Amino acid sequence: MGVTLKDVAEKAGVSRSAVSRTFTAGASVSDRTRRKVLKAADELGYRPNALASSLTTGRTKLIGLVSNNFHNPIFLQVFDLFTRALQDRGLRPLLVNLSDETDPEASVRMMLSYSVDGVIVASSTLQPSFAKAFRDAAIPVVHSFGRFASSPDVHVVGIDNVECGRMAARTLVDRGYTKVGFLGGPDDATSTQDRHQGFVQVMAAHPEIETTVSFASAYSFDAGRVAMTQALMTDRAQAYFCGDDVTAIGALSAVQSAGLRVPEDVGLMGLNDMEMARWENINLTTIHQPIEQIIASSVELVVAMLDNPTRYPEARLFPCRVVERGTLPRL
Amino acid sequence: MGVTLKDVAEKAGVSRSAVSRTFTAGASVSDRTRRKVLKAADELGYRPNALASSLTTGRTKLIGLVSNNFHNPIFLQVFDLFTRALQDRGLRPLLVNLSDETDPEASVRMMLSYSVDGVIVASSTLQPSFAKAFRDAAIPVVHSFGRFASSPDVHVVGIDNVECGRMAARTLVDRGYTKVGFLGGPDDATSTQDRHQGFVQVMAAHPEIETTVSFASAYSFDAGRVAMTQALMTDRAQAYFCGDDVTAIGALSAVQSAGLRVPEDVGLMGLNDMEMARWENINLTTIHQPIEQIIASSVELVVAMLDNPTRYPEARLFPCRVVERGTLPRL
DNA sequence: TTTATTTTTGCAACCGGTTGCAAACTGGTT
DNA sequence: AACCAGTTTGCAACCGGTTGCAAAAATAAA
Repeated sequence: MGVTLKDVAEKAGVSRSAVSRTFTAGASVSDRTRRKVLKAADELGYRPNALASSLTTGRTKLIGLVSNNFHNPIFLQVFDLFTRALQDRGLRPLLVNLSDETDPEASVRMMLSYSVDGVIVASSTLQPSFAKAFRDAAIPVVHSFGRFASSPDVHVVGIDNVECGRMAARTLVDRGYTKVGFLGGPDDATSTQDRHQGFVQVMAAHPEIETTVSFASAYSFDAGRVAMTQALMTDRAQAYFCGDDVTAIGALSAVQSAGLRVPEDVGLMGLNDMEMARWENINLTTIHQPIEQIIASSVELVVAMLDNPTRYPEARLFPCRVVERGTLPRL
Repeated sequence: MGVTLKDVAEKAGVSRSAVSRTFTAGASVSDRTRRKVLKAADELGYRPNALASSLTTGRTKLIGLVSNNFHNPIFLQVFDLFTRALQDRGLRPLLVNLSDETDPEASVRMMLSYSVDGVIVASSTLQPSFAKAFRDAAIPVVHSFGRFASSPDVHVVGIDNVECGRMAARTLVDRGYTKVGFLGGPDDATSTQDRHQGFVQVMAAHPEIETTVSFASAYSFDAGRVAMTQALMTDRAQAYFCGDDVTAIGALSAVQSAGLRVPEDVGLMGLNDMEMARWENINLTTIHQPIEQIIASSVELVVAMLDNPTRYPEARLFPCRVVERGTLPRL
């Protein structure tokens, strides 16, 4: 159906190689033939077939963008930033939704059969088999928002969740709360585990402060609401460090439904600093996660690995900071 | 690097065609050779190269999923549903972010050069040049959430926005409000224009009811908040039909910031019925847009067009309904 | 067993490009 | 005019598959 190299070559009266070369950056073609070719190509409406060329060059410029997180609003921002960053570098995101129903093995097979040049996994957890399959195929993998490990077996870009847990605990301590709560995300998420670890680390040094711990079943509004409702019914703390912003918003809703006020009766602190946290009717004090930097760095890293797929794995961590808003006043 | 057809053929002691045929559904191979081939393929870890085969079959199973809407939380759900629906049918979404900075022509060229089998545009507006480029290339295009037109020039799946405007107006009238407002989305969006048209159509039949009209600069929290702040300062209505849910939430925030209460002082109505509208601290009365159906139908349609790209264009519309929550009581 | 029919198989060309290599041009020196 | 180095060009093989076609093998009918 489409116009091919051959058509252009015939029309321009040159060889197919000449046409190919005019469309390959840095190939040797004289100005005269280049002009002839471009003219013919233009008249015919020729577009090089990226997939055919990938066959010989071994590069598809496709990047698998894998996530299982299609419910947390922050991920819309994540997709926005990723797609733009990739597009800016001439790479194409092949979006893979790794929901519970989809077989991870099948996803891997699919990406291999499409010869993706690299894979970015944007989710807090990553099954080892995933990483292994791509390593075997010498395909770069970057785990964005992944778990920090001092000796990672796959490239990780993200934050130090343990340190975030510490930061949250220190903030609560500094503000003078004497009974605080860790209301984490799902306890099977490594991010939750790490934040929890950091949190209790700091609290252990403050035996005078009472600490409660509970977990929401997911990083979601509903789970946050349920967990907070539960927490309010048992022994309520003065302030809670929540799993993330959306959990915190769920918690906020639970507090209000219980006839209590934020922050007068219950203080709240989130994590992520998603756009919604700035909304005036939420105005959430939270820990800012530098997602722009994480994403820019992830893309940079995957691009660097294109030329060197077996590059020694590293963990790139970005510092977080507390963003002061209205839900966690100094006592 | 990878294991190829040839490797498997040699190992299995058969021709390359035989191998190809065992991996092509409905091809003629005897059980005996099929088994030999599968065994060899398994031992070698062979994966057919989807892109190489696309060269001869003319099918890539890639579907361009285009959107410019990476800020409205409802689109996360849209992407979730699209990716899953496509994956379920063995199609792969190539995500294209058509933000303001990206050149639409370049996006079209890109998709053509990757030989996408079809394109789904998920956004309220679609430039005609886009549709034309793909029609010229005989590539199916479906415009999801697009404008209804009685004679569409491209396949459209969505809702009847004019009717939604009418429905909103009727609801406000029924509930006994005597001064109502249309607080639309951006007035250059066709969806806004259509809803506005339907709204005033109905209100024209009720001269006893005072009607104000204003527009937010975008379908976003901030724009909704700004527009509502403005509306409150001029002549405030008893209830507003907002551009969409996220605009309505912005408006809600503005009302609260102004020291007024929802719904006692100001009634609000959104459109979309996104997850957040159910959140207890929002609890928005809204018009439900059946996005699951719209997406399922869009994918169905694009699949049907794979076999018949020049299929006569149609508009598939799904009915909306008012979802009763807490922001728009009967007066 | 022979013949007719159906199924399976391999050959070879092709899909739309890329690229190593040697031949054909350039232009500049001597 | 002869020689040389540097460019430009086309040939032909290749990337990893698919497929029409005719030959070969298997099965059914006579």
